Amino acid sequence: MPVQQARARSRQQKILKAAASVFAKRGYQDVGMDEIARASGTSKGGVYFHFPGKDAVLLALLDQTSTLLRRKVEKAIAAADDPVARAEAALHVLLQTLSKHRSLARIFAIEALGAGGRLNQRVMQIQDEFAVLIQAQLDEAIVAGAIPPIDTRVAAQAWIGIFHSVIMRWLTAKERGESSPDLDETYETIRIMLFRSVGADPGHLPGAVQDDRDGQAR
Amino acid sequence: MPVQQARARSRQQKILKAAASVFAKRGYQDVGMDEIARASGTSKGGVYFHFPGKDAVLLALLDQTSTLLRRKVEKAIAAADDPVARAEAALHVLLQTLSKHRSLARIFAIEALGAGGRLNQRVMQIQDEFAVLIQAQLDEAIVAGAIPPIDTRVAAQAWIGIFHSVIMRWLTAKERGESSPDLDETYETIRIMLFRSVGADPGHLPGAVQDDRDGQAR
Amino acid sequence: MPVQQARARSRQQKILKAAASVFAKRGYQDVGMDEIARASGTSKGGVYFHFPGKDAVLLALLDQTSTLLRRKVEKAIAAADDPVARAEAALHVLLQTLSKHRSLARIFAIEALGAGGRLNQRVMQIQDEFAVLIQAQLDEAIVAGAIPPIDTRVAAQAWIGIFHSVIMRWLTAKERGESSPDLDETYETIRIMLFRSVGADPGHLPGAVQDDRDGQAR
Amino acid sequence: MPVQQARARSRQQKILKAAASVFAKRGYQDVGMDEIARASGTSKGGVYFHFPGKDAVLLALLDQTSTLLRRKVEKAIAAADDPVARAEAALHVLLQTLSKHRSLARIFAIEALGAGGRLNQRVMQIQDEFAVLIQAQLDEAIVAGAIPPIDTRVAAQAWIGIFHSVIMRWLTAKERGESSPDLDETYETIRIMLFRSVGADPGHLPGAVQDDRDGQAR
DNA sequence: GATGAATGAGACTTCATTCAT
DNA sequence: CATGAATGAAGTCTCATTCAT
Repeated sequence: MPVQQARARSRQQKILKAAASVFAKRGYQDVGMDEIARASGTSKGGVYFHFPGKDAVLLALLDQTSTLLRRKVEKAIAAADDPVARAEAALHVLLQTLSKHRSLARIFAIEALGAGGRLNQRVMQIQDEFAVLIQAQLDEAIVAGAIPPIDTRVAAQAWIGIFHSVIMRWLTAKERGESSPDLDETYETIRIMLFRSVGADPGHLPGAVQDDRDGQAR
Repeated sequence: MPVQQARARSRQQKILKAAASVFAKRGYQDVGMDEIARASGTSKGGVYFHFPGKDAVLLALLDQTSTLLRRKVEKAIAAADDPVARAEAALHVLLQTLSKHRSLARIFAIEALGAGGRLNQRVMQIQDEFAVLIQAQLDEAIVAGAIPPIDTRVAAQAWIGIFHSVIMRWLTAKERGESSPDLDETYETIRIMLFRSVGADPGHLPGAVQDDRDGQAR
Repeated sequence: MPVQQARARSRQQKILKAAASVFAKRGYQDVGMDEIARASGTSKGGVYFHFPGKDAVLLALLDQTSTLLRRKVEKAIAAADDPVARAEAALHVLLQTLSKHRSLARIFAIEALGAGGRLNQRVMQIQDEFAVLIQAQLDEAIVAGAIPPIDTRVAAQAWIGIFHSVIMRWLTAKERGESSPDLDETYETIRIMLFRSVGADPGHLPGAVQDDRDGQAR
Repeated sequence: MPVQQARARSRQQKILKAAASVFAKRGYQDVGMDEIARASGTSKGGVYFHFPGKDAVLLALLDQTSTLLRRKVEKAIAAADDPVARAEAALHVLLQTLSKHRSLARIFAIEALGAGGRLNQRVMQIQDEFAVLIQAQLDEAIVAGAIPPIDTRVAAQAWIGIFHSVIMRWLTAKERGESSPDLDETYETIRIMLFRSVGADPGHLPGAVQDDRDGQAR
C-alpha cells in the first residue's frame, strides 16, 4: 500500500518537525511525549506507532538532518577549487545552513549532547563523519603541497571544535546577556584562523568573493 | 561555632566529591539524590541540608572547580615568557589538569549540558571567563607585535573550541569504539595549530621544553 | 469517543468515593495519594490523570457533594408550606442527609479545615450558599409577617452555626468519650430553638408530622 | 533553682507567643519547627527542650488560652444579674476577647480543628467546658422560671455553635471577598436570637445598656 | 540548656511506556 | 491506525525528630 506508506511518512515528518520545534524551545529533557504529540497534531499513541520511544524521535531527527547536511557539505566540497578551500567550504556551508535553522542547531549542539548515552554518542559519530570529510580534503591538500604535513585527523577535529564554539556562542548569546553575534562577520576571523591553523595562506582566497559565491549558490 | 561549621564544610566537600564521581559515572540525569547521598555516606536529607537541590550540587561543583582551574591557569599564564606562550599555556594547563580529573572534565563538557538552562548558562559563563583570560594575552601579543591584528575575542573563543573538541574526543573515545587518544601526542598538533591560527610562529617554542617548564610551574 | 469518556467518568467517581472513605477514616492530612489510589483500585498515576493533585480530589468531592446537597435542600424547601417551615426544612434535610453519610459530614466539617486555605475558603463558600437559601426564606417570612424583622443574613448564618454544632458533636462524640447523640432527639430541641430564635411560634408545626412529611419529600 | 525555672517559663512563653503568631499567619500545617524556633529567637533544639513536639506546642497554646478565657468567662458570669443574662454574658465576653486576639481566634476556630486527632479532640473538649458553664446558667434559669424547660445541654451547644459561626465569618471575611463584619453590630442580632432561642424575653435587658456595661467592665 | 547538623520516612508529582477500545 | 486512559517506577523535596557537640 504505497498510499498508506506515503501517509505514514508524512505523519512521521510532521512529528519530527514538531519535535524539532519543541525540543529547541524547551529542551529535550523538559519536553514530554504529550507535548510532542500535541505539537504534531497526533496522540501519544500515534507517536509511539511511528517511533519506538522518545529518544528514537530525537535520533531520527539527528539522522535525517545529518544526512541532509552531509549532502550539502559534499556539494559544497565538490564546488570548491582547491583542497583547502574545499575543507573550508565544508564548514562554511554547515554554518550557513545551521544559522538558518536555529532549532536544529540547538538540538545538535546542546540538546542531543546533554541527553545522555545513545544520543550523545550519535552526535559525536555525526561530528566524526563531518570530520572525516574535512580530513580527506586536508590530506589531499598535503599531498598537493598546499599545506605542510600535519596530523589531519586532529586538525579536522579541531576545525569542528572551532565551528562548534561559533555555533554555541551564537545560540547562547541572548541567555548570556550578549547581543547575538553577526555570524558572517565572525566567520571572517574564523576562516582566517582555519586557513592559518593548517599552514595555508588565508590570502589566496579573498573572503568577500568567497562569501558572495557561497551565498548565491544556495 | 567553628566546630560545627568545620563539620558542615567537610560534609559539603564530601558530598561534592561523591557527586562528581556519580555524575561522571552515570550521568547527571540518571543520578538521583539517593545515590548522591549514599555515595557521600550521608542521608538524602543531609544533602538537602547543604544544598537546596540537585542542580545546586552541580552548580557548586562547577563553581568550585572553575575557581581552582582559574587559579591554575593564572599561575601558568604568569609563568610563561611571552604573550602568545601565555595564551597557549592557559589552555595547556587546563588540558593537563582535566586530563587528570576525567570526572570533572566529563561534568563540564557533557553533564552540565543536560542539566537545564541555568547550569548550561553557567558553563558558558565559565568558558567565557577563560576565554577572557586568553583574549587578554592575545591582545598583548598584538600590541607587542608578536602576532598580526585579529579579532581576539573570536580568536580566544575559537581556541576554547579547539580545546573543547580535544576534551570531547578524549572523553567519548571509548564509547565511540576508538582507542583513547594520547593527549600529549594530540596536543603536539593542537599547539602548532593554536600558534599558527593567530599567525604566531610555532617553531619558536619547541614542544618538549614547553612541557617541562609547564610541569615545573605547577 | 463516549466509551472512553464514560470509563473516565466512572473512574473518577470511583476515586472520589474511595477518597471520601479514606479521608473520613484517617484524615485528609494522613492519607497519601498511594492510599487513595489503592482504595480506588487504581494506580497513583491514574489518580493524577484525573485530578491534578490531592487537594483537587477533595475539592471535587466538596463540589460534587455540595451540588447534590443543594438539590435536596431546594426540593425540601419547595415542599414545605410556609416560609419559616421552608427555612427549617432546609436545615433538617441537610442534617438527615449528612447523618446518613458520616464520611461526607466529617469531610465538610473537619477534614477540609486542615487542607489549606483554598479548600477552607471553598467550604465557607458552600456554607454561604446554603445560608443564602435560608436567608431568602427568612426574608419572605418577614414580608409575610410570620416573623418580626431581623438581620436575616446574620440569622441565617447563626442557623448554619447551630446546625454545624450539632454535626460536630455527633461526629466527635465517640472520640470525646460520649455516647453518640440521637440526632432525631437532639433535633427536637434544635428545631424549637431555630423557630424561637427568629421569633416564630414553634408550636404551629408539631415535630412528628414535620418529620413524616420530610421523609416523603425525599 | 527558681531563677532557672523563671527563665524556662519565660522562654516557654516566648515560644508560645511566637507560635501563636506564625500559626495564625501561615497555618499550623504549613509552619515548621524551624519557623517556630526562628520566631521565638531560639533554635529547633530549644523548642524541643521545652515541648515534646509540634503538636504539644499547639496543645499548650490551647490549654493556656482556654484557661485565661475560662477565667474571664467566669468573671463575666459572676457579674451578671439574672441566669439568662449570665449565660449570654459568657458568650459575649468570649466574643469580645477573641475579637481582640485574632490570632488566637483563628487558632481555636480553624487551625486546631483541622490539625487532626489529638488537637481536634482538645478543641472540642474546651468547647464542652464552655458549654457546661452556659448549660449551668440555663439550668438555673429554668429552675428560676425565667425560661421554659428545654434540653439545656443541646441548647448550650447550639449557643456555642452560633458563637462559632460569628467568629468564622469574621475570620474568613476577607478571604471570601466580603468586608469584615462589625462584630458589635452583628452581636445585636445574635443576642436577640440567643435569648429568643431559649424562650427568654430579649426585651428585659436593653442591648445598648448591656453592651456599655460589659465594655467598661473590661 | 542550647545549637544546628543530620536523619529517614514519606509526601507529592512526573512521565515514558503500554494497551484496551 | 489512532486514541487517551492507565500504569508504576522513580524522582525531587519536606520536615518532625534526634543527638553529638
